[in-house]
Amino acid sequence: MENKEGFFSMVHQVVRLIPEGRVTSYGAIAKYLGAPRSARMVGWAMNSSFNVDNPVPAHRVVNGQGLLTGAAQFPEPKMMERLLEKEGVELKNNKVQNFAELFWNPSIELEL
DNA sequence: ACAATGACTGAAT
DNA sequence: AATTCAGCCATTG
Repeated sequence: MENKEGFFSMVHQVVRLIPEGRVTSYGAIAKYLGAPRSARMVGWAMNSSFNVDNPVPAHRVVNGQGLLTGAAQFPEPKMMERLLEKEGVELKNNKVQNFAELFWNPSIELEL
C-alpha cells in the first residue's frame, strides 16, 4: 500500500486546518480538492488517518447534515462527541446544532 | 481481474 | 418528508 501524496494527504491537511469549534462536511473537502462527487474517498482518507502518524481531527468532519456519521468508526465513538462538545460544539443526538454557523468551508476560509 | 463495500451527496421517485 | 437510485473511486476479498 504505497503512499502517494494525493487524496489522502490533501484531505488530512485540509482537515487539520479546521479551527476548534468548527466543523465541515466531506463534500466540502472533496469539492475543495476538485472532486465534488468523491466525498466517499474523503471518508476513506479519514479511516486511513488513524493509520498514519498524522493527528487528524476527524471529529470535526461530519456529513452534509451535520450528523456524526463517522463516530462509530472512531477508536471510541464517544470520543467524537466529547471532543466536539469540548470544543464548544453543541450536539444533539450525534447531530451538530448550529451547523450552518459552525460550518467551515475551506473554499471560503482558505479563499484559494 | 471482477465484485462488493464504504465516515457521502444530490437528484429522482 | 422519506426512501431509493445513481455517481464517485480507492480498498479489500
